[in-house]
Amino acid sequence: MDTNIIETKTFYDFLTGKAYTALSRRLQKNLRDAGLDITSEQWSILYALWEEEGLTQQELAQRTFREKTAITRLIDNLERRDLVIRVADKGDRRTNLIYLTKVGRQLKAVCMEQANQTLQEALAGVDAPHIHIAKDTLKKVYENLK
Amino acid sequence: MDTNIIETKTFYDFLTGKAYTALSRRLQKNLRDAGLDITSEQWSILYALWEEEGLTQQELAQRTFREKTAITRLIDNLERRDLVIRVADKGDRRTNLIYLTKVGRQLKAVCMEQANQTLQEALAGVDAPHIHIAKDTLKKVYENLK
DNA sequence: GATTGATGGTTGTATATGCAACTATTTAAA
DNA sequence: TTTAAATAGTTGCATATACAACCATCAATC
Repeated sequence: MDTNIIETKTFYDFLTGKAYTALSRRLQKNLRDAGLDITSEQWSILYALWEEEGLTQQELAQRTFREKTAITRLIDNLERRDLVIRVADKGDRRTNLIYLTKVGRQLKAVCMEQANQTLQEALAGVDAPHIHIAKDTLKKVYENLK
Repeated sequence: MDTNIIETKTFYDFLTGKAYTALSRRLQKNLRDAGLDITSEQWSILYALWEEEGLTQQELAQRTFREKTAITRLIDNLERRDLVIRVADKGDRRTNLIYLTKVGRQLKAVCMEQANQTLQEALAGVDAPHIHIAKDTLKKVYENLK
């Protein structure tokens, strides 16, 4: 337990979000440099929709680990940019099904290219086994806390 | 290069910030449960000041990897809560030196306890070598992108 | 079928962030 | 020493988040 505490002390930078902030900013910069006016948060919604369209806002909230209120306003902004549309569910009038627009679908290629580029830049010089372990650890952290 | 891309694909969740979001929310919840009305962002500023008082806002921006505009408003809010004070530097009238108030200093013990608790919860079930590698990888990511 | 509880979504308020433009002050150069 | 460039900090604007309160609709139960 004591060693565990000592071990985790060096993790305070993780707690301050420096790595994630750096990553998020770089993604947004790369998207901007590619001519796209899309935030990293908007990217995460689009990413979920490129995987599967017609999700409800609740499902988007779960998949992106955001509050439903955050989803409401992210969809507002994405709709304003004509990248997604809300479609009322005929079976359950409480829910909206979120679909990509044609433009939204077309963005996938460029955006994913920038996402991959960002990860390459972030992980430059880190060997594959370490990347694997870091990924698994982050996943475990998420599982522990979600 | 190709294998590297494939390897990094599994890292998209890192890009969406799920692990960090979970961690940040848990820290804030733990602080709240301990009776403290402090955001995780405010915690990161206080953490820097517990390490060293009298930093300028620029220095705080560098240490917490935030824009100076974000620091301005975080200090505004911390000052409103009487946790820190701005002191005009006599030598250079452009700069503010940020000091903790007595209350701000007293919060250190409880806050750090909650920070450690949060890390323990986050890293439960992860063995020390893996924690070490994950930490180093996150540090490398930050170094690559900062 | 009416009541009650659960679910999906929105809105108000406070906080946090990035970017651009701005002021004030200091430093460097001419 | 005057002018130009750099630095520290603030403000306006758009976006994102958490939380609480709210509305509408659906589902379960009586």
